[in-house]
Amino acid sequence: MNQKQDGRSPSTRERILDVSLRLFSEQGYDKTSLREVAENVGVTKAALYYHFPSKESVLSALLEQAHVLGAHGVIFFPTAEIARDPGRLAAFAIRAIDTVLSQRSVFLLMERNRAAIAALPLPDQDHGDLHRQMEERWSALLRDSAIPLRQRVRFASALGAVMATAMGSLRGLGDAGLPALRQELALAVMDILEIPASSRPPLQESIGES
Amino acid sequence: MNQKQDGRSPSTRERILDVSLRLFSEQGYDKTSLREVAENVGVTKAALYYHFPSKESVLSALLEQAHVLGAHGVIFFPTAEIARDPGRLAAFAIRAIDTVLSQRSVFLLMERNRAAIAALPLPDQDHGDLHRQMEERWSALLRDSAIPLRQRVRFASALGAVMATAMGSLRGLGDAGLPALRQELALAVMDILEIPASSRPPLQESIGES
DNA sequence: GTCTATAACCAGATAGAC
DNA sequence: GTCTATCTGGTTATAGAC
Repeated sequence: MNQKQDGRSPSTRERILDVSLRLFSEQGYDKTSLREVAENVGVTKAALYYHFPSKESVLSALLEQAHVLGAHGVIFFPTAEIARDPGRLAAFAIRAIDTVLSQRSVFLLMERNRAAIAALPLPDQDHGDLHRQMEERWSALLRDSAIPLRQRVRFASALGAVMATAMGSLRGLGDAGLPALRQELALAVMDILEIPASSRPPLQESIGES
Repeated sequence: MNQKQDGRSPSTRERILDVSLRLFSEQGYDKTSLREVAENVGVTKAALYYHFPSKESVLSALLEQAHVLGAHGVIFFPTAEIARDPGRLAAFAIRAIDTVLSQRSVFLLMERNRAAIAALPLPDQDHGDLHRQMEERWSALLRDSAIPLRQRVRFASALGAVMATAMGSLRGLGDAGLPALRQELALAVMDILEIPASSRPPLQESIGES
């Protein structure tokens, strides 16, 4: 479940992240105590503090991990330039869909704990924090009045569609299998973004993860 | 801001709800203490407990209020039957858009505090709880394998699009004015749901609220 | 690298006076 | 309807032994 797969069995740190991801998603970040995490990992509360300096840092680590693993943290930074070119926009959208679907357990965590994540302290000066960078890029794009309102609404809608469908895949929508879901989602997003047939990329490729 | 507008100035109960809505949305439900709410209202913590039996009941009250005000709590219950008829589906979608946009401050609260809301105890046996009923209806629709996957993905996408756009309207997307935003969103949703031109309703009507 | 023990704190909630 | 005062319990986090 957690990456870094050598043959080795997962380190304590990795097990903490796995358990945290599960509990934070199921019960919510705030309602999950470190004592509870520790019990499920099979260590004591204090042991957690050896691996992470604070509860918040566990949440941060989960977000970072997902963004780094998900296509190297680059594909989530849409720009106005990309948005102007239907072909590039379509390719961007497909990559975003694959990233969200393959990392959907972490995106579920994100969607269910937006408030807690927003309240996260900034990690010591502009270092890292891919998550916030990504949010700011999207925000800038949506408020960029140089882009026609119609297109901005389409961007927001596409993002919402991807997130909602990926979340649905964890609650019953996914019964038909991930590849089929991916295919239908990609088509829906192409419609939302009004990508002309000539600019639509072929849809092969595969997906992984939990 | 809070409904029930006779000429009267808002009751303490109403002011508690207004302040809670603001703070819960800005900082998150779990990170907002009742002491903080009380201070902003201008009363003491204990006074809150006269009006509400618990912190959770404040959150519940906010959700109920929105669903009741928003088109009488009915329009959010999509059924497989409605989904089969393009005309009815389109009309349903438009009403949903208007409800979410007019109550968007509460929907922001919902989106940012999904975990806390999911953890809310059920209000004493099947009474009320429009919020959970609505979530279950949507969930049932998305997992209903009698409906083609393609259409279910479209439903999920449409819902996501409406929510994302409404949230965007509170963060810069709304600069062009709500009516224009509503118009573009409605068009996008018609595309997502693949409503044929002949079944698309005309788009007049207006919006209100904060 | 993991433990025991405990510090320090603050939350939600209640009792009862006014 | 609002207050003061207090209780109870759980939380993050730390110090220091092993």
